[in-house]
Amino acid sequence: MELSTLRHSCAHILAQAVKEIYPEVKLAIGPAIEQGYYYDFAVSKPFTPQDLINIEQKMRKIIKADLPFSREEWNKQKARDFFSKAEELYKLELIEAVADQNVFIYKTGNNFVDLCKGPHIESTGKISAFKLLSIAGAYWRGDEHKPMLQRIYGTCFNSKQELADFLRKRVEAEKRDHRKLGKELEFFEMGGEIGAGLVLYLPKGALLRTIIEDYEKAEHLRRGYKLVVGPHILKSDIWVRSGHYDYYKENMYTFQIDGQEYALKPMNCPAHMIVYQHKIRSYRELPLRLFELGTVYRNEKSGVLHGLLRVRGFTQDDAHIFCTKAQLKTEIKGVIDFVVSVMDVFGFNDLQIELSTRPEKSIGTDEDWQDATLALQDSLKEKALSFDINAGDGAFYGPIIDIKIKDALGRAWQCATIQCDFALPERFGLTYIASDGTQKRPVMLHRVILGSIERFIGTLLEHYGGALPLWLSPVQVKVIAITQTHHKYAEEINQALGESQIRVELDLRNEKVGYKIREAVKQKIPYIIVVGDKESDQGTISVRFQRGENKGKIENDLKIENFINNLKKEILSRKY
RNA sequence: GCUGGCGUGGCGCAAUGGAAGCGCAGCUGAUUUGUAAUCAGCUGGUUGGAGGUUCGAAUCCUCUCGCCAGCUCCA
Repeated sequence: MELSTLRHSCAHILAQAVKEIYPEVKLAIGPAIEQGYYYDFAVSKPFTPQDLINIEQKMRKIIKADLPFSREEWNKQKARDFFSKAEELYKLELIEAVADQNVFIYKTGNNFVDLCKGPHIESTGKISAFKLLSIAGAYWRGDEHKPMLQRIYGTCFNSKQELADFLRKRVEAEKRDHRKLGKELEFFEMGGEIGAGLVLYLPKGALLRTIIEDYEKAEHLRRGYKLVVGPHILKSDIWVRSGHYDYYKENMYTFQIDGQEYALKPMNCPAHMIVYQHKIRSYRELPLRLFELGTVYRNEKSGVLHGLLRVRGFTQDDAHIFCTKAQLKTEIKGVIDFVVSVMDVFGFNDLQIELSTRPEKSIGTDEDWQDATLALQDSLKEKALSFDINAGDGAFYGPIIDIKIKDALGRAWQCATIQCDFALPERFGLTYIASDGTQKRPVMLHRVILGSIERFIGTLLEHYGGALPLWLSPVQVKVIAITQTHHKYAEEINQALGESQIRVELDLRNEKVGYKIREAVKQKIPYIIVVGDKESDQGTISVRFQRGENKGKIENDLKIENFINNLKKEILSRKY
């Protein structure tokens, strides 16, 4: 059975159950979605979790009754009459939105009638495994100016087993929640006293961030990027010039200094424009690739904030590439290669790519938009990468390639974007001297690889469930001494590791070994060394592995020098 | 921003109008321990903040800050 059909039918059963319990409720829409289905209702009093249980019971009865789904074609007038008598104003609005003269109606048994294209399953009895999941508000037709309805989310599957797997995966995802891990592993603190959408990195989180940033700086330098650093606040004049003041002001934090307006930067591009303008540029300098770990602040609506994944202050691994039109495609392909390579290093090899085209609110000429869109599209095609097109979803200054990564649980996360921009070089009057001595306008690419370091760290934590690869682990090795008599030897081991640049922690507390191991495991430390009589006598170590295939394995009689060499190899390989 | 739900020691939770409690963590002592929790004792909270109702407020009301599930919007 096609899942979407099954789910759509289940949504009808949900609506029928709600109508039977609460006849005064008005129906809106109820489609199948990726994870299940929902139905929107207009109600005077919002649903409660207890209501959900009652509705589920009623749904079970409807399913048990095995009512047939039947389809009828009505002319619009008949449908209008029927739904206006039933005072279903949302259905009336939907009827008017149908282009045809006739509309389709689905009946469940003899009672429940809904406007619907279908298809549906034969009868309600075909549903074997369903569950209602949650209640939330949702605007009618997704428009924030329209009334807010109450949405009930649910899911169903062809078998009880599949439903159980789905629910198990949800529990697993909850365990991997980066907000929970961030707290448990002492990586970061956010919101609360600090302020909504703002992150405070604790020592371990700050170390992880530093490792990522150092890696990125090195990779950018290696690929011919030049590092620049700009201030966090800039005069509003520059935002007026860039166009952000007109198109992005509601997201900007502005304030006065000495009677002049300044803004916390929401983007890094204008500063990079100034870097370009610093001197007369020659075609020999192009492509000029400017990179900055640029911290930006955006006034996001309070309701959209979500852990590290959506914040108000974040750092982008941002670069602006200035080049000639002829160089554009090569540069785009270079960035695509860069993204693929970096994502692979961090353990993400399933990419989902989208190309977003010109939105309604935009600057730049038709020709520029077409050239830019084609350059992005052709680059993807030449790299043999498949992608979807999001019509009208581009930035106001140009079309965009968005690259999402899929994590261990198959969830997609937005990270890299490549954005073509013919508009900003125009606004800032950027030029270069061409080989024939004439002044020409460069083209510009905005691009990020990880996107925001914050979001990427959140994604990493969820992908690995907090058990990061060795090279990224803030603490790589924990050394545990069994009793006081082994302290001296444990200290020697600790020192040897430290001198080899291994991030190591020593646990000499007066606790049982099991207790200390448990703590180290909970902290997701990759390697745990235990030393007691045997080790100190033989000059060896005992190592417990906490990563990959060897997870939980214990190796005895290892020489510390060999262990350190293996660690170094593993760190250099950046493998999991 | 909108709809709904929440906010109690560092963390996880209990107390629904009548004495703020439990577990973990922390501290002290005992124990000297071999791969996921040794035992005992002790400390720690103006219940997110401000105002109000009440003889009495963690609990009820108003405002505010923050968090969560979504909607809308995005790196």
